[in-house]
Amino acid sequence: MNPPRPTLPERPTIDGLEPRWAGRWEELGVHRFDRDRPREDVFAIDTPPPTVSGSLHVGHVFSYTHTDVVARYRRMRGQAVFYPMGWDDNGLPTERRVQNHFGVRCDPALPYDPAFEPPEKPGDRQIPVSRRNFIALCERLTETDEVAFEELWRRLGLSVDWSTTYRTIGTRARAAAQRAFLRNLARGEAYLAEAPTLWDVTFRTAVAQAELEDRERPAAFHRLLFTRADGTDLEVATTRPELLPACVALVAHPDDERYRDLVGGTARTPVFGVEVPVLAHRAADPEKGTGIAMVCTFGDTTDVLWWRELQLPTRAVVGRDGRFLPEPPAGVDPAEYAPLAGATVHAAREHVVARLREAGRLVGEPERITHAVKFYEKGDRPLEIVTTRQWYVRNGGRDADLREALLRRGRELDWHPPHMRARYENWVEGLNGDWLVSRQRFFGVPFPLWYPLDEHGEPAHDRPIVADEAALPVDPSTDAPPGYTEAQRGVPGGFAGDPDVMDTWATSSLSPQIAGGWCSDDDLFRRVFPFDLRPQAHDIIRTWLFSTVLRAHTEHDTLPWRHVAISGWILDPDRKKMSKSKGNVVTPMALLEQYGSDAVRYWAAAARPGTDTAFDPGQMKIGRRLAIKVLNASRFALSTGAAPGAVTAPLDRALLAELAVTVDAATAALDEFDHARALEAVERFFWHFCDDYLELVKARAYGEHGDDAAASARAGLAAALSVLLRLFAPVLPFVTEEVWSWWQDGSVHLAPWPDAGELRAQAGDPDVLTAATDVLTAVRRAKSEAKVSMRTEVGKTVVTAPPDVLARIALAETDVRAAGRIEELQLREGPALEVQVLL
RNA sequence: GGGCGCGUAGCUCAGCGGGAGAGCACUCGGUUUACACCCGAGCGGUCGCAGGUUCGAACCCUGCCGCGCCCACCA
Repeated sequence: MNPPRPTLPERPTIDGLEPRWAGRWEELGVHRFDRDRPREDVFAIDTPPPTVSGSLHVGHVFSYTHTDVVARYRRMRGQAVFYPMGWDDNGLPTERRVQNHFGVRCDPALPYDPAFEPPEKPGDRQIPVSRRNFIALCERLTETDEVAFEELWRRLGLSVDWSTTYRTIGTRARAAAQRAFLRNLARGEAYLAEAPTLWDVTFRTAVAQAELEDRERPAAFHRLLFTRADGTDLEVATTRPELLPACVALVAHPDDERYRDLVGGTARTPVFGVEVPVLAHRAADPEKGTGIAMVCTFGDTTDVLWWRELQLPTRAVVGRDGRFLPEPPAGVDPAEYAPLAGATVHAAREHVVARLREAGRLVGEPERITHAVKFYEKGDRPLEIVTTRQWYVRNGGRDADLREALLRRGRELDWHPPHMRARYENWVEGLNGDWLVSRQRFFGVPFPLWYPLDEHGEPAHDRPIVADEAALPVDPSTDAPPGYTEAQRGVPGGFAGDPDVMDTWATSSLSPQIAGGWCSDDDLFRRVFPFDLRPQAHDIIRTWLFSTVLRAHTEHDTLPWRHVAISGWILDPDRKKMSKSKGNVVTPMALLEQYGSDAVRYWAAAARPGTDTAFDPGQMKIGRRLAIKVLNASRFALSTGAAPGAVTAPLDRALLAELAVTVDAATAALDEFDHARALEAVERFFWHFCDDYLELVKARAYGEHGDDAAASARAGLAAALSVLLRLFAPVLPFVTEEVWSWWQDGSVHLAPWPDAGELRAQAGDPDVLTAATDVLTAVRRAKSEAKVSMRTEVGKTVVTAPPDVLARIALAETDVRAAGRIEELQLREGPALEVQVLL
């Protein structure tokens, strides 16, 4: 009985597959998470939420494809894959975008206006709105961005369950961030402190260690003359002469002979005439400048160290706006300070240097240098250090036990590739303080806190009023705290809301909890948490990865996930990180349209995990060629009447043996998250299948050598094709699904992952195929050298080989003769394989 | 200054103790009824340099050179 022949397209094409199959997958719920499955059957992915106020570039396509390959593989392995998508619409980028788009600005002091509607066109002046109104506008705008993102992801073929999405500014995320903070607070892990803080003067907010980056900037060493107690000059070098009025001490190394006599005494600052102590500290470097440093409050983090350890007074001069404070610090000559009041740092420097020169207290000319200066990663002016009150969360930066525990978590986690763990350890070991989580911004998750006001209307910061967990999320700028009414806001004896918002990572660090339904869907949470996989890029190990580990460690006493897969970056052909501007020139959608999604996925999947990779359209062309080849080869195999059955011919059984090896290799690689190695193995086999096996069995499958011989070939083709399509399915979801639909029921993406054991049950000696291929290759070479067509008939071919090889060739003789168009094949014993083609 | 990774064919990269590989590019050939978005064949490399271990090293060890990244320092 012959099974019905599948309907095969006349000229198959990969164009247009994406919308058709993406739509079908959604209709059929192919990617739907089955939440009834027990935890051990679940594979949960903590998908990175892309920033929706930016645009997606090829780097996103690259790394999200890696994750999708894993998701599809796990699904075929029979696991219930929890693969949600988050949108990161929280933070500064969205704040700026919403301001510009609607012409508004957030003023947390304003009351919520439920009737507020933004103007149709943004006006010249930004309209101030309450935080709650601002968040509503953000949600509205980002919704449209998210539609465009989703469309791209669907076209790329991400097998996300689109019924499980979340937003980092959404209600669940705000509630989770606030709940986690309140629990940090309750356990003593969060605390409020007034301390010197790295401060961005443009955004007027504190920033955390994790958000810093160094930039090389021009600067100049100025050599200043202080006056010793005995009236003689003391030369001190500084790159920040404008901070002279903030000088609180001079510091030299305890072993530095030059200053030993000075230590313990005092010196007087030039121009401003302040007497400051001269002290010794090991952090002073005798090699730098003149070996004695001017300590200011605060020029850099070393100043903070000295200020703290030597218990120095504070003479602050730079304000939160980056300008000099209106009043001089204690002890500073008011007349000399007066011209500095309100000045920018730059103007103040010019003025102070001019005064030093006039006073004869500047030695020579400033020496130009370049040195690294700390910047907020999103900022464009150097950070200042100002004293402010901030919330901190303990992260091991000041606590050896916690640090050690977090290092242990890092070792407990499975890193792919393994060397990326070093980044984590490097970071944890280098932490120099707790996590500063408060930001003096408007848009973000507010602290769920209020402070009681005393009879003078002053807030009692040491007695915060916390929100009820059941009421979360709250906005203390518009909600009244428990036990108070809105009328008591801002009045003596009443309350004031905490004005700050949390660091964006304070929300993002909870992505598994947010996506997994922590405290909102306990049943779901039990089935997915801790997650199995966190995919992410290496540049945010210190932020996202670290803070997520920290949060899970303190809240759940566990890792947030078992594995982390670190993806590389996409580099320009000139080996620089692909910049956004360049990335936008080639939009991901245009690439998908030009080459096809499978082809672009191929390019991504072919890159080694964790390796920075060149943007290479050449690889996409190869991927496109592969996808088309899958169509054509499948159509051809099926056109012969390929159908399941007994595989009996030695050549066909050899193919299955090789295929089993390929299945093992692909499976092992994917178990290790190595999509590239898996793809390489499958691809190599596939081209061998097309170039050699298909050519060898073509005639037999057509029935030219009898029905029994044909049946084995057709069975071999069907078995091989079925396995190949499934092996390719995670990387090439569209073309494999298309071919699958020609002859199989259901989705290839829900078909079981191939089983090497089943193949081996029908497999034979793989060397039969190798031997047959070797002879065929030799015949082709002969024809090439003779510059004749491959169809040229060969009268006689003499194969010399050891007996075992001859025996294998004999088992495939019919196929070898047909493929090589050889009339007569003579087999002779000899030491090594040699093929003589008599044309 | 500390750490991690990488230097293999013109290009992009795989291989990481026993035959130096793939794709692209290049050359030559082929109107092959699965595929011209094709097929076949070929050319091309003292595996960064120098030592060492080993019967044997692209692969292990040491040092050096170059590139990239992370962290630290920032008078």
